[in-house]
Amino acid sequence: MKLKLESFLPYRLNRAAAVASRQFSAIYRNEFSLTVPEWRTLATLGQFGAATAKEIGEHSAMHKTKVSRAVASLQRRRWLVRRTDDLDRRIEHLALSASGEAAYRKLAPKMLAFEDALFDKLDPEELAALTKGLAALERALGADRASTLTAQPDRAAPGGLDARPRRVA
Amino acid sequence: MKLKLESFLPYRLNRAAAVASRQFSAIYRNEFSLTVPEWRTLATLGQFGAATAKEIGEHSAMHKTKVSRAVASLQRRRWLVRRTDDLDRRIEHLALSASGEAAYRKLAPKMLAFEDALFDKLDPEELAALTKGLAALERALGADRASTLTAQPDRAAPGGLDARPRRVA
DNA sequence: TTGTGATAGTTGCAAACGTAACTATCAAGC
DNA sequence: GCTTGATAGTTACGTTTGCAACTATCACAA
Repeated sequence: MKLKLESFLPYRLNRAAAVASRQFSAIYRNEFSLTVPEWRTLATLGQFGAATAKEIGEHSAMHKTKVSRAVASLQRRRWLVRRTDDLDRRIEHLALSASGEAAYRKLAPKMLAFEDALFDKLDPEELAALTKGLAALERALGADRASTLTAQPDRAAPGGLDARPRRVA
Repeated sequence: MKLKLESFLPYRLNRAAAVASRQFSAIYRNEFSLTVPEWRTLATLGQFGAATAKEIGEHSAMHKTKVSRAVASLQRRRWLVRRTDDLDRRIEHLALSASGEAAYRKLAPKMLAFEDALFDKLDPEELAALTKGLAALERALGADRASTLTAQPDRAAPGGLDARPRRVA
């Protein structure tokens, strides 16, 4: 018996990710009826202050149609505002509205607390191993350089997701 | 800035799993037009020789409707045969047909080779950290005891997914 | 300035998905 | 034997998804 699913990496990874996602998403689903793509969009904008749909998609590895629909949904809730770029009118800079930021500020600590509770179930050296192994895996998969967010945008993009978030709305 | 998505566990986990799944699934999708649930069903039966739909679902953390559809699809390809249990006619023991096993034997080495190529991009201690961290995470999430497959079935089930796979068809 | 190719974002559509309801079967108690 | 409750698996239905095609815009070059 050569291929053992229990020790096969993508299989374990998918299962762990699915279980984690289900547990974590219960928080924002119960409280605000947010879907996973909506929460990710909210969290990305909450963290960076402003971003384009493309940047959000690259940062979170979400398909652009997923992002587009999540953005539309958040906009319907008035949690998000769009502003067309002055220089390139294809680009829309997205930012959270006041109510969107309020929701984010309410959710973010709960998510972090839940993560802390999970980490408490691990020994310190197990947690260190997880962090180290996951980082190495991201590098090997190329899952870290898929994003233009941490790196500089290829040209001066107002409201880009770099270190200095700009309030746009 | 409190919540950093790049270092937030479920976010990293989902992203890595999505990227890995996409890369790995390209193999069986290109060669046999298999979907992810179909491949998982094939691999489970290839590994254990025989299983019920319920066991496959528990082992791979797939919803029972997902399993049901994957099984139906594989059956349509004549890659899988069903045999109703003699003692309990609700239960169907599933097994790969000759052509199903041929496909499995062709795919499994490629999947393992791809995993090896990925692991080659990691230092030995990074790989050890990944394995250790992932195992600890599975335990903390409860993602390891979701399966009745590694454990004994609660009663003597012919064709069960225990250590000694039984050919059923 | 008028094409050509590229990019940001949206939408149509068919496939895939999960929930709930269903069928068929079984065990256990009366 | 006849209920009642539980289980294995399927199906119906509304939602979500991804692919492809689309619009609108831009850069660049002839």
